[in-house]
Amino acid sequence: MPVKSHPILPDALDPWIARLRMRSSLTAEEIAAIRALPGEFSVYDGNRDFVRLGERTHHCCIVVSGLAGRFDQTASGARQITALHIPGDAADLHSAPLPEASSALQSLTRTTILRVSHDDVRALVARYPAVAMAFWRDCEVDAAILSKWTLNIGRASAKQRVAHLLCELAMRFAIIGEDRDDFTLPATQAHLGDVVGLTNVHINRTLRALAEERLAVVRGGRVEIRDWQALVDEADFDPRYLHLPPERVR
Amino acid sequence: MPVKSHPILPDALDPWIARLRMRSSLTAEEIAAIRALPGEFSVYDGNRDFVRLGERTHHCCIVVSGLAGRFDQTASGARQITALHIPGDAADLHSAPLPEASSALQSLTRTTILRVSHDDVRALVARYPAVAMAFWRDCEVDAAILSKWTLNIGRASAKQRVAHLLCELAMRFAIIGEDRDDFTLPATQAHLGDVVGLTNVHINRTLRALAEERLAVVRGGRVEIRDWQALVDEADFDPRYLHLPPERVR
DNA sequence: CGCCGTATTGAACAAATTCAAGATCTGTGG
DNA sequence: CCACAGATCTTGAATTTGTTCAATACGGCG
Repeated sequence: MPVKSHPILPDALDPWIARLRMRSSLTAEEIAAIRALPGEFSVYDGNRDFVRLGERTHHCCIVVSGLAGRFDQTASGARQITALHIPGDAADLHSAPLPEASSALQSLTRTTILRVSHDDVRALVARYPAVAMAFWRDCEVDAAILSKWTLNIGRASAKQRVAHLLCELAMRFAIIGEDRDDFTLPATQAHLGDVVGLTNVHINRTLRALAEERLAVVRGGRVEIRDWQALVDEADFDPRYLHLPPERVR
Repeated sequence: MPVKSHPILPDALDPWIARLRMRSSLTAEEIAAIRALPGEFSVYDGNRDFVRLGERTHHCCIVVSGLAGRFDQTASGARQITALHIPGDAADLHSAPLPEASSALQSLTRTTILRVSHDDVRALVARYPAVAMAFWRDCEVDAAILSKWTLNIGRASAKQRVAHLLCELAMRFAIIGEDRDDFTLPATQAHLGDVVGLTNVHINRTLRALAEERLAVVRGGRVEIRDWQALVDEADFDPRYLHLPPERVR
């Protein structure tokens, strides 16, 4: 249950459209058609499921503000976050082709979600093939990110995993206008552990090590990158998997 | 360099079409249009890259026979397999919207690949919106599998990881007509380790444990499931993430 | 037969978890 | 403004899990 719901504001889709246009070229008509998608938005406090596991969904959720995660868990209750979504991300655009949620979506902090109905998305992509490709591509970028996370979790050390996550988030936040080297990340240490497959205790120790080595400081929901190049080297971070246009990669 | 290349056989696409039709309803005309896709196929020995890391691709690769994997690796050379593709899988259909390969594709054994050009795929989906949705959905199923692998690698014990992989492969092979409890899996123990994020040594010990407990025996490129229910319980395997039609889930 | 890739085993080691106790922070109500 | 409660963070010690290293065995094939 959201804190409150509103009809859509005319420009609420703009951050997502900006993300789409970064990787797909769309005509003015196509963009207008996306912008005309009806929807409504809801505000959730932290730690609220806005899509439940196994649910059959009828809407795609776009993150307008805040931070959301895709959560899965084992029978014994161990949690794994398989995606983090920042403003401008369509957290479950994939639910348009595949409406059965095979993981939950949850807010990590107070988060505004914009909901667009599958019917409208499907009608739109049926009419505009280029929009279909743009949406499909948008999903594949998230899949490429998950693929890199899998390498990270499966084969990297704790320090490398955390460093890699910080590099990725820094770059993603920079794209939406935050400061790459000093941004807000409203996630607990336990959340970070659930992203990279480590316990909260070990995340704590790893963050301390990164701070002591003056690579990055994570404290109180803020990330300060102290030495970008050293962090990149530690993480073996290569941003190509983010599929950014060349001018966005520094 | 493939061992040999041929023009496409008329029915080479059928296993993939069967996979698509399992989850998407397509008209006779749409199916005929997919089947009419021009392409050609190539045979590779084991351990051959047929898509290299970072390459800009111009074709989608469909696995006709054999076994292929999606490989990524860290700077220090540790490998991680982020997908396994069995006959009927489109290993990189996602390259149609996103042609820059952010991981490599490699044969694990002698494997036949069917190549269909991006241009033809794009023309097809532009003409048939339902085909676009079917292709997008096909990609999302693979993304759902990767998401489950991430949970498995991040949070499950070695025995659970291997058990889960065996359950998934058993089910996927069963769908394409193999015996769920006795199928060929032409992967080495090192390959299995690269899938679940363990060393070859530890995979060896884990397989022995599974055999001693009479859950499953993996030997000489064959998997024999000895106690399906016990294996499912050990793995906490819930096949919903495979998004199979209800009648295919036993 | 002999070769090479694969599989197997043991022992020492390293990394991360678990368990448990405190400390700190944050928001709430008095 | 302060006290309090609950969540989050921090730290240490013991333990577990999986890795590393190294040696040996197997197995299919020329």
